[in-house]
Amino acid sequence: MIAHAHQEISGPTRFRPGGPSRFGDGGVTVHYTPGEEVYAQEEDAAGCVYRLLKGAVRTSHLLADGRRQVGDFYYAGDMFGVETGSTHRFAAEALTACEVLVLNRSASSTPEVDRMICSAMAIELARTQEHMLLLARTTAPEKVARFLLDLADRFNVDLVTLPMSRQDMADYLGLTIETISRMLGRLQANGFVEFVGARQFRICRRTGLAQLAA
Amino acid sequence: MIAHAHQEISGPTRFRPGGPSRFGDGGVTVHYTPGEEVYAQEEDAAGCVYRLLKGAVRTSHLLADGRRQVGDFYYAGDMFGVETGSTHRFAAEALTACEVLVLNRSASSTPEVDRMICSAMAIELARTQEHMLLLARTTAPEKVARFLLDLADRFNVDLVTLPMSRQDMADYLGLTIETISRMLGRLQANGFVEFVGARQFRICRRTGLAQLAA
DNA sequence: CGTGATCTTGACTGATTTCAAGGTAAGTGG
DNA sequence: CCACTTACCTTGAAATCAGTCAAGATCACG
Repeated sequence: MIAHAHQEISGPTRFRPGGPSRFGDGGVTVHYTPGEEVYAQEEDAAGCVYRLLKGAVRTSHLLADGRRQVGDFYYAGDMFGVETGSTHRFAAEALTACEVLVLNRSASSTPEVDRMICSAMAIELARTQEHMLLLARTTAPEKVARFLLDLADRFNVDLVTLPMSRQDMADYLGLTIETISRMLGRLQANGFVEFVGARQFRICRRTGLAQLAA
Repeated sequence: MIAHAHQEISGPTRFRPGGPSRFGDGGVTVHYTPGEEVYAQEEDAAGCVYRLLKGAVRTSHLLADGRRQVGDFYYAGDMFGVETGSTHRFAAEALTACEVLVLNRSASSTPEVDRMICSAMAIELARTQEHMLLLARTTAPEKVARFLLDLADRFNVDLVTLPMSRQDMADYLGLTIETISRMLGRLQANGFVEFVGARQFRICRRTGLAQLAA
């Protein structure tokens, strides 16, 4: 149940001039290296919202006793960091090299931006509710099957690349890395998926997999 | 894991003239009897938001295979039904006799109302995130201890009344009724709480209980 | 090529569920 | 007012799913 806390934080944040943006006051485009923190848990003021332009980001919450819960994974096009209180309850970290558009909330508050943030929050709420159902009401094989299907649907390519580690998947699904590994092995043994190394897979029997995902 | 679906729906909804309200176009006050549905899952358009004036409400999501997840419990003063899509993903039902202020979202859209709804959504998101952590990262005794503590803190009275059944608690915490019953029994045996019947309890050793809740 | 991180696999353990039975409380009709 | 009914709650025994512990394999990187 104990989860290990992340990789080294590598390299300083590099700011870019911030090219043309869709935000009123022009957000700033920032680049992050794998493992780098975008914002910290319960520390950084939740004054900004973020749009991921390239790469993959993970949000996670670390509990006092070392247990970790991954909140969600975000990919190109997603907004993240839309949180409620004065600080972020979840930290955000880059899984891969990332390009992020950062928007200061109060500095660029227009009705349009407000509406966009509100809509992003609604999406976040819907995803969190879905995640809650996944955590509470499903078995390990079901969780893993749904995880792979979701990812495959999201990218809609033959060969899907996993940007996250087994530990990340485990902390997202409320399982251990050993169970993740076993379920993936079983799915492959039964011909539902085919792995190319540990971080790439292909879906072979979609309908069967969807059935497992119930 | 299979959860039984609710009680009979009793009596028709009784509308009241709708006294003075804080909403622009004046919300309507509606009364519900125990077990009655406020809105249905994936069916009723999510065009209204609700403020609970009296009583207790439960939201729940029913899966195809009969499994049920309780989303949250709401008490006097809480807003609920702030959901994202065109329909409600969770149904809402009265646990006790309830008085609810119903506000039509679009009919009374003012900047003030918009802000209120947005803030209610932020609260909902925060609670859902907290609930997610509870479901994923804790053991049965911890879940039950936290549930009782939260409830006691919420009402801040010596003798707390549980408006929900064991099945509701189980479906909220992702456990079975048997486990709920055993954990409650154990908490009482160890002197952390004292029950008066099945639906009322008193906290005896708060610090000890808080420690269990970790 | 070596080193450390990541991933896989096996055997065992334990928490929670499942299955089954019995008890308690509240409401109903006689 | 009491017997009956039904829903709700509790308790025990057995089974199962996922976790823990431990060892080994693979991968990435210097």
